[in-house]
Amino acid sequence: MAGFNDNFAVMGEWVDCSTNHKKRSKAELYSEVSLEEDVKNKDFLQTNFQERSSYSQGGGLSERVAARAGFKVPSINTESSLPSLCLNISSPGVSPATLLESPVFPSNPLLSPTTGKLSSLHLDHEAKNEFFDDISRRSFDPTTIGLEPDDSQAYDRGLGDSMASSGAPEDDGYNWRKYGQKLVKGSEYPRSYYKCTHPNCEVKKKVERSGEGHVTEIIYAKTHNHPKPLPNRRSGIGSSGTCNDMQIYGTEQQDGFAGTDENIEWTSPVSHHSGSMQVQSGTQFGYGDAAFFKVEDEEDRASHMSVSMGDEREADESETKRRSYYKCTASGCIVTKHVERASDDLSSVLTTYIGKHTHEVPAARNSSSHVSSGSPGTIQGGLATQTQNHQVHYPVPHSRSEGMVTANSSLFDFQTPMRPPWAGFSVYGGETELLRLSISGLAIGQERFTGLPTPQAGLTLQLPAEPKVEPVSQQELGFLRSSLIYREI
DNA sequence: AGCCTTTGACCAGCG
DNA sequence: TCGCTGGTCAAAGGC
Repeated sequence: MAGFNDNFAVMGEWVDCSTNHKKRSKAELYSEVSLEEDVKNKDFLQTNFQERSSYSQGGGLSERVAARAGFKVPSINTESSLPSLCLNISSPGVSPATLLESPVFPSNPLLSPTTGKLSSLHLDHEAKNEFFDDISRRSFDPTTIGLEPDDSQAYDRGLGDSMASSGAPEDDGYNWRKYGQKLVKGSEYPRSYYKCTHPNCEVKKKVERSGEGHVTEIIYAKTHNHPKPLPNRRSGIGSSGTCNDMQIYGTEQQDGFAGTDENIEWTSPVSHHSGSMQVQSGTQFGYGDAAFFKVEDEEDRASHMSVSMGDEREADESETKRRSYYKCTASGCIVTKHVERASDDLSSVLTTYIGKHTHEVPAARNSSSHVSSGSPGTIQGGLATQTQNHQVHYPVPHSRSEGMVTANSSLFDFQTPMRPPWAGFSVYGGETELLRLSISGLAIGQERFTGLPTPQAGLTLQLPAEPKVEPVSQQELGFLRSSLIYREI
């Protein structure tokens, strides 16, 4: 596979939003569990979060995680007999929490939760801890950001795996009391029933999990009529200290790397479908959208593969999407993007950038020219404050479930103004066709994370063409929080 | 003592 | 009506 003969990996460290070791361990666990790979090839890319040394003790992540978690750490591998490249995320260990904390769910620890302004990238450790502490206290209460009951559920589903190894209810910020367990037909493992322990709160949830204890499904009933309890009241492993619990306030910054002043204050109303959280920004994530012109609209009905939360389930979820293609207008620049939204909800937008700008960012434009409150950008996973989805998408033929793995470099955007125009990696298609790589179906609203019916379940990515990987420095990738490792078949 | 989980029994809906 | 199934209750025990 020319141009892609070698393995490549984009690895990163996870921004630690926790404030104590206990929380850290959990976050670390999930991050490591999901993304470890035996990168043996010369061409893998690796990036290290600047504080890596604070947490990483070296040694194989798999081993460490396995030792901690008590189960085998799955790896992202690309085994497939298909002639195309496949990314197979074997399911059990690829927890939703992992995914949520992956760049696919761009959280933005560098956004000030109070002002929405960007925080300096070069915070000292203490400052960062304080910052994350602050974030932690701003526990994510679906009701505070306009979540409807379904959204709340969706949110929680997204965190469903957080209890996987503890046996405790997933730490979604609320307190739950288990009141029943039953083996339901068609399920190999029992379903647990929980009630919210808050007085007069009638919220219940059903939790199903796999043999390893990974939550495979969480179904909520009703909605909380109270705020989330304070984190320190709770004895469990506190997810409230994770990035996931960030309340969504922030400022979106255009990806004009020169530090344009096109910041838009936004909050995060949440879409009413699939639990996808939307950031009401409407700004395009790119290089100043004036630099793009629409080249094509496309409407497709794609069946989205998603990631199994532990069980092998076939995704049959489909949706009609409308995708517009834009091309950078700069001379010689090949960057394209496409502004994707569900046909039934034009407010849900996923922007994907492909390519690397070869020119300086255009002069700052009047932000109002491309700020549309009615067209918020979607943050899949809903827990993130970032809105800059620099994503590289690889399409999967529509004849199959469309597995999309998003390599998201969103965190780079907060390195402005020092960030290069396209910090991160770029993946190009063959000679003519740009490839798209994304992870889809990872939104919090997913009741199930299912994958193609591969033996490993989980997520399989097919690359119909041969991408070319453009290496970037570790520094550039410094804030990429997860690792995606692709290995040639 | 209080809160939690466990677990068998009970109840309701449905075909 | 009966059987199946999912959901809930509540006693018992643990922490």
